[in-house]
Amino acid sequence: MATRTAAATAAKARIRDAAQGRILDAAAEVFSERGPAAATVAEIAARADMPTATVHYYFGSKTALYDAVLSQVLDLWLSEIDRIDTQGPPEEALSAYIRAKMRVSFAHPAASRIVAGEILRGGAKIESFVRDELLPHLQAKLDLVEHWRRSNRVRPVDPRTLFFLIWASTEFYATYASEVVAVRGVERLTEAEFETASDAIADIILRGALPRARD
Amino acid sequence: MATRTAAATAAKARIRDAAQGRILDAAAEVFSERGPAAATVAEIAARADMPTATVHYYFGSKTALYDAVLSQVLDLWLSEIDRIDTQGPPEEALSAYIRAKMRVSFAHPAASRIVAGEILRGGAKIESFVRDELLPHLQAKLDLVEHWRRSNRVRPVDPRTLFFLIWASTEFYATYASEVVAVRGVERLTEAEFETASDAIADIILRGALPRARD
DNA sequence: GACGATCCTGATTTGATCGTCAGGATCGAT
DNA sequence: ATCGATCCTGACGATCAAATCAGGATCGTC
Repeated sequence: MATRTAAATAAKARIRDAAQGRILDAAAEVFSERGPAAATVAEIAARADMPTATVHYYFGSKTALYDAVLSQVLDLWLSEIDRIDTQGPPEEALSAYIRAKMRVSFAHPAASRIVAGEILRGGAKIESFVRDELLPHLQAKLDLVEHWRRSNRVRPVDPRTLFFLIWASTEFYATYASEVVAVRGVERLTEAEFETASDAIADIILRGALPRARD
Repeated sequence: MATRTAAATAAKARIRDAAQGRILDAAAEVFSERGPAAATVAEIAARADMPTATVHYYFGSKTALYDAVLSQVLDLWLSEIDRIDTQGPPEEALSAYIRAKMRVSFAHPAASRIVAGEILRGGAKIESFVRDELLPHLQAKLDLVEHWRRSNRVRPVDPRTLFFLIWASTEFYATYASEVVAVRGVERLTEAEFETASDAIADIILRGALPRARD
C-alpha cells in the first residue's frame, strides 16, 4: 500500500465503481419490482450479469446492498424538495414543483417505488433520514407557503395538507402505475401522458389552493 | 356424514369460521406490516395465539392465506367505488365520495396498505379483478363525470385524472401514514385529523374541478 | 517476472421457514 | 359408552436463499 501510486489506486477505484454501479442499478430494479424481502441476491446478480458471490464481495450482505440503494434513492427524493423557487409567485413556484415531481415519477419510477414501499411498511429504516434531513428542508418550504397564506396569496389551507396532496397525486403515477395503465387501457405511460397529467393536476390543485378564479 | 344433523354442522362451521376469522385478521395485520414475502406464518400464528400448524390446517399454504386476505380486502375496495350517489349534484356526490374513501383509509389502514403493496409490485395478482370487477364498476362512474363535464357542471378535466387525484390523495393517508405522522409531529392520526384532512382535500379538489369560484 | 493488493468466483455451509404427518383431543349423535 | 368426523398440534423433513471461504485471475509496480 505504501508503494501504491495514485494512478493505480484510481484504476482500481474505477473498476470498483463500475461494478458497484452495475450492481446498484440491477438491485434498484429488482428491489422495486419484488420488494426487499422477495428480491434475491441471485436475481440481482443475474441482472448485473455476474455471479452471486461477486455481489456479496462488493456489498457484504443483501441488507447492506438494500441500504446502499435506499440511500441513493433518498438523496434523489430530497433534492426534489429543493426545487421550489422561493422567489417567484406561488402560482409559478407550485406549478414548477408539481411538474418537477411528476418528472421524477416518470424518470425514476423504481426509486419512487422503493421509497413508497419503505414508507408503506412503516418507514422504520428512513426514520432518521426523515427527522434529520427531510423535515428541516421541508420546514422552510412549509414556512414559505404559510407566508403566502398570511398575505392571502394562498387560500387558508394547512401547508402540510397541501404538500401531502401534491406528493400523493404526483407519486401516484409512479407507485400506482400498473393501475393507471389498466384504467387508461394503454401498454405503458408515455412522457406525453405524464405531461398531460401534470397539466391537469397542476390546474386542479392551483385553482383549488389559490385565491380568485382564473378564467 | 350421512348422519350429521344440521345443528352439528352449524356448530362446527361456527368454530371453523371463528378460527379462520382470527387467522385472517392476524394475517391482514402481518401482511400489511411486512409485505407478503417477509411475513411469516409463525408470526401470523403467534398473533392469532395458535400454533403454526393450525394456520396450515385451515389455509393450507401461506400463499392461499394471502390470497384469502387479498380477496376480502378487494371486496372492501370495490364497495367503495359504489359510494357515489349518481343522483345528487356533482359537488355533493364528489364530496361524499372523498369523505367515504378517507373513512376507509382511517378505518381499514391494513387493507389499504395490502392493496397498495400489491399495485406497487405490478398488480399481477389483481389483474383479473381489476379487469373484470373494478373497471366495469368504474366505467359507470367515469361516464357520470363525463356527463357532468359535458353539461358544464364539471370543468373540462379527464374524468380518469380526477379519479386518480381523489384516490391518490385519500389513500395517501393510509399508505403514507408513517410520513404523515412524522411531518405532523404527532403520535398517531386521530379521527378528528382525518376529518380535517377530508375537509381540506374535498375543498381543494372540488374548487379545482368544479366551475365558478365558491367564495 | 516476482511482489503485493485487489478482483473475482465455484463450491459449500448455514440458517430460516414452509409444509407434512401421525396421532391425540373434542364433540355431537345414537 | 362408543363411533365417526372434525379439530388441533408437536415433531420432523424438505427447500431455498444468504453468506462464507479457499483459491485462482488480474494488474500495476519495481
